Amino acid sequence: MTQSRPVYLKLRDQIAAAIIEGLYPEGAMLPSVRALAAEQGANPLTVAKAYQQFQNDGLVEVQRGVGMYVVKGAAELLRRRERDLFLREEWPEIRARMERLGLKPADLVEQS
Amino acid sequence: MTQSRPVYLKLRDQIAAAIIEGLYPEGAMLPSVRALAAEQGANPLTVAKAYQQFQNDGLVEVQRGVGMYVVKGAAELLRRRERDLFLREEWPEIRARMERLGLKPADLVEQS
DNA sequence: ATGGCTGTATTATGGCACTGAAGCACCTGG
DNA sequence: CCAGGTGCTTCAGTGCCATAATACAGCCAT
Repeated sequence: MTQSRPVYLKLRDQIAAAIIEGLYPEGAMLPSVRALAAEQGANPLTVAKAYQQFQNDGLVEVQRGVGMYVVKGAAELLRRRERDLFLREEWPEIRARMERLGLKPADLVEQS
Repeated sequence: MTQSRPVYLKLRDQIAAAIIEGLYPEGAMLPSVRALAAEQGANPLTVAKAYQQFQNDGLVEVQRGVGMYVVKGAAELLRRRERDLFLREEWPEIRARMERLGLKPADLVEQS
């Protein structure tokens, strides 16, 4: 009934947002899989799955037995990548939907 | 890897969009479960599941043995409902995300 | 009445995503 | 060395989604 996005995707977005916002600066160590799992009430594996994608994209460096570190330039890279994805994949659909609903982007600019 | 939203949800959105846009005017008969299933390459049951929600919301009238018809005022009702949902649930998140990515709504208003 | 179209219910099955628990492999500090 | 922290692998369980095959129930034109 409720949308219920997968947990690992929520975490992924959340982590990405944190990196972009500089909450995890370049060179900083990310929270350990277990620590973040405990904090979020999730399974360590689920957190690992969320981290996985950042490794694949080369945005974090893994030091086995030590931790995962934010690569230099990760924030800017991530921002650029997300921005492109947003403009290319999501915005057109959102735009079409708003039009269908009779909402103009200009009307929403002034919202709180 | 790919998002792969459930088929029945895709159908639901697609039908809702069609109703709002007047492709299925008030009083018109919706495509039969089997017909839409064949057209979309889906299972009749899956289509039925998509239709189900519209029945529950009283947006379509079922005439068993005949077909399903769009109720009067369904389009406006649907538009209003979707609009509220959009403004309350989705827009704030989209807005936050755009801000995080360094995108201003005003910049996108002029897009094609 | 009958055939053909509607929606609906039932049951079973396969697939896949998500989550969980336990254990392995690795590094660091004492 | 070893105890504690890392990430990572494996096995298994659960639930949702989609499909399939049948059968049932209602309406209508022929």
